[in-house]
Amino acid sequence: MPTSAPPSNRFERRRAETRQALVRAARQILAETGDTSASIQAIAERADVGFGSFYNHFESKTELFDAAVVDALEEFGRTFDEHLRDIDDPAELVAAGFRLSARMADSHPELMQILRHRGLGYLHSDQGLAPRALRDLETGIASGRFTPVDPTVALSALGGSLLALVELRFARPDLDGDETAANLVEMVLRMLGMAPDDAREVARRPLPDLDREPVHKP
Amino acid sequence: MPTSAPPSNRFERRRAETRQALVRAARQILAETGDTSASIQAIAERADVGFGSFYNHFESKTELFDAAVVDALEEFGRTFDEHLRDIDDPAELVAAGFRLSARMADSHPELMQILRHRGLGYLHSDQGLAPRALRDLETGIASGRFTPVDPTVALSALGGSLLALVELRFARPDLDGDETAANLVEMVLRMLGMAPDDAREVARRPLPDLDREPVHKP
DNA sequence: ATTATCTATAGATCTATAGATAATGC
DNA sequence: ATTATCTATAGATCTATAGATAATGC
Repeated sequence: MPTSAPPSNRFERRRAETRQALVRAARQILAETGDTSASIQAIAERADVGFGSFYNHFESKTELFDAAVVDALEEFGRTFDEHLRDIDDPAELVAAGFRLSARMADSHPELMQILRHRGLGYLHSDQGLAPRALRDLETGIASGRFTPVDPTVALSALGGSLLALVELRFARPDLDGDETAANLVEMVLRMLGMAPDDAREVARRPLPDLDREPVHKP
Repeated sequence: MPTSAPPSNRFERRRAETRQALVRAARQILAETGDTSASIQAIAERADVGFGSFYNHFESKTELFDAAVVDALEEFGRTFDEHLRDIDDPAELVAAGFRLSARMADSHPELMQILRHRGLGYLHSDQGLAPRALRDLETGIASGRFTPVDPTVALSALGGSLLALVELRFARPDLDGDETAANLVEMVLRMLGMAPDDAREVARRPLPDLDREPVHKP
């Protein structure tokens, strides 16, 4: 089931393509410079779209860049769903999420740069990872895997730590990414109340093969 | 001992004032909008400084805004030094730092908004809190108060959590700030390897009176 | 016939600089 | 005499729109 109804006719498809081209250009710019000062003209050129077309889809640059961040967050969430579908243990879900994010800094740099620059404002958004993380937190608390904590505060701590990990991956590409991620995960799991030995073990469990294309459910 | 030599004559003082007026204006803008698209003209006007003067001090807007962030980080660091001077226990230092930051969201909103918008890129900077936090981490590890952790990773986790706390303070002013901060501190101290009971106790110790003007050393 | 895209452009805004003015040092 | 500030402005750039063109629906 696709997120929204697919365009019914060629007209709408064409329109959607133009819009998507603008969003893609905005994503690139966000990832490269992190700021939004590029002119609408430059954005349209990069999207290979007529200048005036911009106004058929967005009223302002702010609106476009917001759409670009949401687009990136949705892709991020989808990637998680695809790769972590088979994991049940909430602790392992948190662990795999952090470790996957560290790897995505290499495999999906544009996406992760956007997260790096804009993620903080979306920590409690209902797009992206926040709802998934909240769900895993609550499952883990209910099952006794995690200590009872205020879910809002815990979500902040998890999100902030994740962003800091992404930042670190980009600022210090010389560090071993997997090792760094595992170390951070160990700390994060202790933060959620797990015993040190437990945290250490879960942080280093074999990961599902993240390179392989995900298998779609029948 | 002042950070840098005070301006020797009226000329230099006047020059420094103009520069500082520009930095102050940039700080306000950063805090209000978080972006840097304001025109140089608008910045100069807000600083109540002739338009052309801008170019006597900065070559570009980027340079000005960078200086503004550094200025804010230095003020943040100074506030910490003043208020937390009497604390020795590294765990209590971390705790007080987080709790102080949460309060500063109310008492120093401009400063903390800048941190919120720009802090992530300075988590490992040698300005601001990073060097102080690193020192406390290493003291704590050496004394056995904290579990041995990779200081770089731990600094990321601490910094990211702190930023998330600041973000939460602004995004959810309805929450009890002190309570939220204490909850987060408890989690953070567990993350550093402290026993849950210990973490809980330290997170709720009485704070030094943060409202009082700090006493300067004789 | 309808609708999105594209091109061209008017008007506004912005940057960077030149030259005049004011303040201070020596 | 020196140096920073301020005012004025040229030239570049940007935004938003109007009108022409092209593609599709019915």
